[in-house]
Amino acid sequence: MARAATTADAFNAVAEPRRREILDALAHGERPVGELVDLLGLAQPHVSRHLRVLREVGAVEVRDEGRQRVYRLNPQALKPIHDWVASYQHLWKERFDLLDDVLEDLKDEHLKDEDLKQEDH
Amino acid sequence: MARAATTADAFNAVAEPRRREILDALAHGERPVGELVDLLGLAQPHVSRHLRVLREVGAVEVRDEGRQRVYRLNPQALKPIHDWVASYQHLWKERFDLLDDVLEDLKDEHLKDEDLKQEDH
DNA sequence: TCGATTCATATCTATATGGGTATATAATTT
DNA sequence: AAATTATATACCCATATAGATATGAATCGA
Repeated sequence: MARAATTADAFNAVAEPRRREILDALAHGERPVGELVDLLGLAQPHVSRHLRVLREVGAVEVRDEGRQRVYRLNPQALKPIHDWVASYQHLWKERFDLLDDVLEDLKDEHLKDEDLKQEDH
Repeated sequence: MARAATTADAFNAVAEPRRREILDALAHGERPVGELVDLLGLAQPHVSRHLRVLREVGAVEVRDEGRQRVYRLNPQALKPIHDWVASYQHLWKERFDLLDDVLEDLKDEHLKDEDLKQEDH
């Protein structure tokens, strides 16, 4: 048997760095394919294929807008990855560092929310 | 170009479900190959190959003990994955749920630590 | 209506995979 | 030393990839 399909689940889809770049780009807001092509510096067919993989695992969704296809992130699809790796987090953190980091995370979340409030789209 | 090697980074190594099972098994303590073979129900050569991939990305380490090779987890190798998905966490969580989950996580960590204290190896 | 723009799909190629099986290597026991 | 145990590696195979390129489909502007 060969390797599992990239569309098998989010783990496989996200193993490709280019697809993580796409998700990172969409984290700041939805974008049409052309913008992603410019951002990644990849050929348009490649971006479309990566988007297809991400769509099949539910990591992105599309919307037709004229002749453009506007992609947006669906972050829930990444939750299984987070849940799995989070169970290891305590193993690389000391007990007391953990509390510190949690508090720092909370602060970060707070700052991110502030950013979002100031964002235009 | 073909898909990136499974040994390219932790993302690719961990995309294979069997290798996640191995890591999950090692999370409870180090184990010789034979035990992993029994646990996974895979042929021994396959387990050895999966372990090789995990070793090449630094996710596990080995120790010789007589004619056995005892593998142990190196959780730090998973940190890049955690760091990446964690930046998306706030996108699928509501503000107030977040605090709840963090507190629950802390409780879970506490329970896990209790378990570890009672473990023999 | 025709050309231009935006995106998706089809086809080709080289490559690495995971499973199966056989064998090599190393340590232990008899 | 020979047999046994524990693990790693070598080889074969079918498959799916990512990139390259060409083309198809849909929408818009003139």
